[in-house]
Amino acid sequence: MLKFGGLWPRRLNIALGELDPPMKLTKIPAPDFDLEKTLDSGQVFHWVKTGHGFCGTIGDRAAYVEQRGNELLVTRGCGELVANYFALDHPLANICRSFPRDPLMDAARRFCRGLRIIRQPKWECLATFICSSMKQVAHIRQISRKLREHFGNARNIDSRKGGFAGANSHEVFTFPSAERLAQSSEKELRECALGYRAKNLLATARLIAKGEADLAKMSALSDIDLQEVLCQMPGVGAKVANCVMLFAYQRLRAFPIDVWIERVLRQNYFPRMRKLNAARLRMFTEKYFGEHGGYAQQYLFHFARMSASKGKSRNRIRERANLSPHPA
DNA sequence: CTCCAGGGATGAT
DNA sequence: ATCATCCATGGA
Repeated sequence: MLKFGGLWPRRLNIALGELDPPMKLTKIPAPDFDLEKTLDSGQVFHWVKTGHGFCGTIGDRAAYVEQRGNELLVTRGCGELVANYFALDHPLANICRSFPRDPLMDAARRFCRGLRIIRQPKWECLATFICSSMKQVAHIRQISRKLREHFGNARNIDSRKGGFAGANSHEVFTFPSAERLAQSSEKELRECALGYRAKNLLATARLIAKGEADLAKMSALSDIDLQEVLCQMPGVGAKVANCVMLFAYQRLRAFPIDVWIERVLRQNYFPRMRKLNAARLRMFTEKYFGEHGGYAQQYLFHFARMSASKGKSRNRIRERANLSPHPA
């Protein structure tokens, strides 16, 4: 709409975010950070790729975030919120240095450079991971989207982009509160493709809504006690509890063990050792990966998942045949 | 310890 | 088009 008689340099247009009209964006420093990797590493499931960035919510706020080298362009007024959410204050170089030195960790560390553990809102994280049980990432995204659309609040992000006709103004939805979900029914929740998880999510939402569990107060608990309290909630077992501890309570030692992690650990640290139960594996991870075990786990998880999905069918079948631990 | 329900996307055929 | 595979929790 502004005319500069063709004197507006091309570079300036790019610097303004290639937006038409320009979206009001704030620039914040983000060294040692990879936005796309972080959002695609199985921590959060609601960010939507939009143009060169992503649209999503952080708690009650909606935001657009785009990476430009060592900086982020974010919705105006959301700088601090975004910096805190993406944990830009974590001393990533120190954290990576604290990982054990071995061929697997070295490869994962190289592959995941810039990946950070997000600081998630507690209820949103707990609820999402209750829904994640027995689901793959693509499916968890669907569930998250449906829950938000049915029970959350709409927010608009003005993200009209030049040359990006399909993506004009973007609507996103906040994650519904425990109180809101507590008022719903199992049937309504099942309509969001939750299956048998509906019952667990509803029961846990009611615990929170009635004040029988206080997620904020639980911050004061030790790792052991926090895990125990979380595991008392319906639908929360060791794996989900560790995800919540890591992603919502910043317990950077918490080491969620799912099938991907278990597979990669067994292959690399316990090749053809048939007698290794969950308890022994747990003892190993706590000792071996140390104070930032959760970060190490996230790097291993992302590395394993990406390497597996990149291989074409042939390779995967061969891999699986080689690894197959079935003792028949 | 073992076995198994549960459900929808995804990939193989 | 069908068929197999992926997966965490909780209860038998």
